[in-house]
Parts: sequence; structure tokens; C-alpha cells
Amino acid sequence: MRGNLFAVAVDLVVLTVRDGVLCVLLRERSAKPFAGELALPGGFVQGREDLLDAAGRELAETGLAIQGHHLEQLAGYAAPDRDPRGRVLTVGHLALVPDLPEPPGEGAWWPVVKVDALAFDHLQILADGVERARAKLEYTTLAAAFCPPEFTISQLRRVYEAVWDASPDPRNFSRKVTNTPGFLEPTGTKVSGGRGRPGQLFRRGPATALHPPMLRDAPPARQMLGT
Amino acid sequence: MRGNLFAVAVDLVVLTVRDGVLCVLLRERSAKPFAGELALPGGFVQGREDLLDAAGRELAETGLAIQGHHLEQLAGYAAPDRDPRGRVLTVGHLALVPDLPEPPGEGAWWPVVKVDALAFDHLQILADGVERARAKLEYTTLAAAFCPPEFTISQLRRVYEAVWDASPDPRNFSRKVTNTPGFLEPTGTKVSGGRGRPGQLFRRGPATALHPPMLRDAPPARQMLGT
DNA sequence: GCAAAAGTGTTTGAATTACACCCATGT
DNA sequence: ACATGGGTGTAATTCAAACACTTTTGC
Repeated sequence: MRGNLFAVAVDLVVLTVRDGVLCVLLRERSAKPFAGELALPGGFVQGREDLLDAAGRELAETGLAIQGHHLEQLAGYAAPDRDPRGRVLTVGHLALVPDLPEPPGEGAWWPVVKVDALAFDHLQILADGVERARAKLEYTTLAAAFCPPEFTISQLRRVYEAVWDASPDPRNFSRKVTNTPGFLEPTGTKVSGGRGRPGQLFRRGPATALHPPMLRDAPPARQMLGT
Repeated sequence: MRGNLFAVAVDLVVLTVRDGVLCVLLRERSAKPFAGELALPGGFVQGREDLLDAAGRELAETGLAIQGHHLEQLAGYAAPDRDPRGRVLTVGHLALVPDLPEPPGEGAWWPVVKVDALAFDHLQILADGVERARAKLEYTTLAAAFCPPEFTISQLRRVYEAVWDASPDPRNFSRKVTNTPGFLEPTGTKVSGGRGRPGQLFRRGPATALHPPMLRDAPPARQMLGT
């Protein structure tokens, strides 16, 4: 077999919404290279793992409960000088988790807008992950992946507000999501305790696509790989 | 560095539209493994190449002129048993080219619907590439990448028909694409020679996104033949 | 003339928007 | 009572689907 040999890693863009702000899970590196700098969680593919298996293992190792979280591949990154140790290809992954009460075992949540420097090419991977999440909220029901198992329409709307930095009309938003078959399944119970009229609680439905899509106001300059 | 070492390859899903049929470029493998079987063109990443560089080199090696063709990354594939020689990760890429008069140097065009077996996991990569192309036609101006530098609206519409297996209304389609700023730039000349009224010739414009998107209809219902 | 393709005009209906307005709860 | 958030009603508007109709070419 011709060609170089590569070490292969997986890196994770773990996103959540905390207090209305889109946040990403970052770890401070303890080892060289880039010791002391912030980086995405990740690590090398081990044994006979497939990529998604390795990403799931790394997600579990962050201390986040793995059950039911959305996890998908983003893209491969293999610039020849991206790692000073040698030829390392990393496959970025995107994970979406609800705002969990317990903080993750290692690492901390950082508001995405405040992140301006990361180790390796992780800033690019983060940008690609955020853009993927933004785009997917348009035409899929993925926003519910940011919510706990039971949630109100307000919580779901706050996900859109945080990820898109836009404010859809609450009344029209409510109609839109409830009129999409399979997006939300009513639990019959109402939330209690908050201010104002209690809202109904929903679970995620089986639908995965959103037809017609929920359009962002501002024309999105979609980032396209390879252009 | 812990973790296994991988050979890293790039594979290409090169799509074009020939006589109204979506086709993919396939090569017959001469070497083992899978000698004699059909496979996507591709090869190992060499020297200090980045992934897109390697994919561009492989595209050039097929005999297709490389200038101006669309090329983007699809995804990484690294199932532990995908290559009997050992641990090989491949990064699938999608290339869109116009229907060139000269056939490619190596390989041949195959209608996508007739491809039912390929070496390695290339059938999966092909499926992912076709689905990516289908989806991108909805919300980008990428269909023009299947057309020569100057083309008519009919040619562009035939791209949608071939890729989607649907038949948008020619009149509404024409209005849609001409009303999207930056999609098409008129050349001022008309095509000559065909049957019927000659159409205007256009070039690709600078726009990359399509707002609002061109929505695919309901699931495809093929017209019965011989009625 | 006739068929074929390009292109315009118009009607209809679906979906989004922007509100006015009422409902249910905590303080 | 009043503020706060949940939710329905409805008119204006925008957009796309459907299709009648005209224009321009080859045969």
C-alpha cells in the first residue's frame, strides 16, 4: 500500500443551550502539544472501533450520559501541519445535548460567541459544527435534541433563539411546530411553577424532517465544503 | 501517540448527466483486492497533500479536465473490516461535472440506477453522494455545475429532472431561476439548431444559495411506459 | 401549416406574517 | 388587580402550482 500512514482521531463539537446561550464543551489540554490551551474533547480511534463508536466513547468519557443524544459526523480534517506530532487526521463530530443539571466531569461549557482561539484547527471544526446545527434546525426536527425528554414549546423556541440569534413570533412558532405531524407528542400534563399561564408538556415525536422548512430571516451564507 | 495507524485514501463520486440520466464514473479494479469489480475512482493521500488536494489530483488522473468542476467532501468511512488489507480510512468526495464530449481516460459512465454492487463500501459512498447532490439542488445553485459554461434553462431543468426523477413545470421553473438574483447571467445570445423556438444562453452567476429553496415534490411517482 | 420548444399572463390555493384578543397562573 | 407567559382568531401578503395562451424556430 502506497501513501503515508496517519493517526486517526475523533473530535467532538458538543453543543447545548444554557440560559438562552449556545454553549460548547471545551477541555483544557494537559499534555503537549498545545498544553494549557482550550480544545474540543476527542481522542484517537482505538482497536477495531468505527468512527461513530469512537465518538460515542469519547462523548461518554466527558461525563455526559450517552443515552439518546444526537451524534453525527461532520467532516474529516487532515491538513499536513495541523498537528506538530505528525500526520494526524481527525474526523469532527457534532453532538447535541440538553442542558443537564450536572456539569460534565471534565471540561466546561463556553458560550460559542466567546470562543476565539482553540488548539489545532479546532476553531474551524467548531465553526463547521455550529453552522451544521444552524442549518439543520431549518429543515429537521433536531431542535428537540437540545431539550430534555419532556419540554414545553417555549423551551423549544428558546433553542431556536439561541442557535439562530433570532426571535420568531411565539404564537406563530407554536402553531408551526404543533401543526407539523410527528414533531411533538403531547403528554397531557402541564408544567407548573413558572410565571404566567402553564404550558403543555411534549415529547419528541417520530418525525425527523420539517416540511415546509422553518426559514431563517437573514439570508444564510451557507458555508460549503470545498468551495 | 496511542491508537492505530491508518492508511488514508480519498474516493470520488463523480456525477454527470448524460442524455437525461444521472451517471457516475466507475473504474474496473485491476489489482487486488476486489480485482475485476467496479469501484469509485480514488487512491491514497500522498506526501503532504490535504484531502481536497488529493481528491483534485485523483479527479485530474481520471482524464477529466479539472478546471472549474465542483468538488466537496462527503464524509469519512472507517469501518474496521472495510478493506481486507488492513485499517484504511477513506474520505468520500463529491464531484459534479458537465456532460463532456470526450469520454474519461480511464473508467466509464454508469447510470446510477443500474449500479447495484461495488467494491469495498463504495455503494454506500455512492448513495451518500447522490443524496447530497439531491439535497443541495434544493437550496443551492449547484445544478449549474452539471452544465457547460454556457447553457439554456432547458438544460438546467433537465439536470433537475435527471437528479430528482421529477418533472418541474418548465414555465414555472424558468421564472423561478431567472428571478433568483445572481443564479444566471444572460449572455445575450441564443442557441441555434434545435427544434422549436431557440432559448437564451446563460452563464453561471455568483449566487450560491437559493432563497427560497426549490422544493422537491412528494415521493417520486414514475410515469408508466407505453400508455 | 404543423409540431416543438420558449416564454408571458393569470388564477388559485397554501403558507407565512403581523397583529388583536382572550386564557390561566403567581404575586 | 396586574404582570407574565400560553394560546386562538384572522386579515394581509407572499409564493408556488396549474394552465391558457402567444412567440419563434425546424420540417
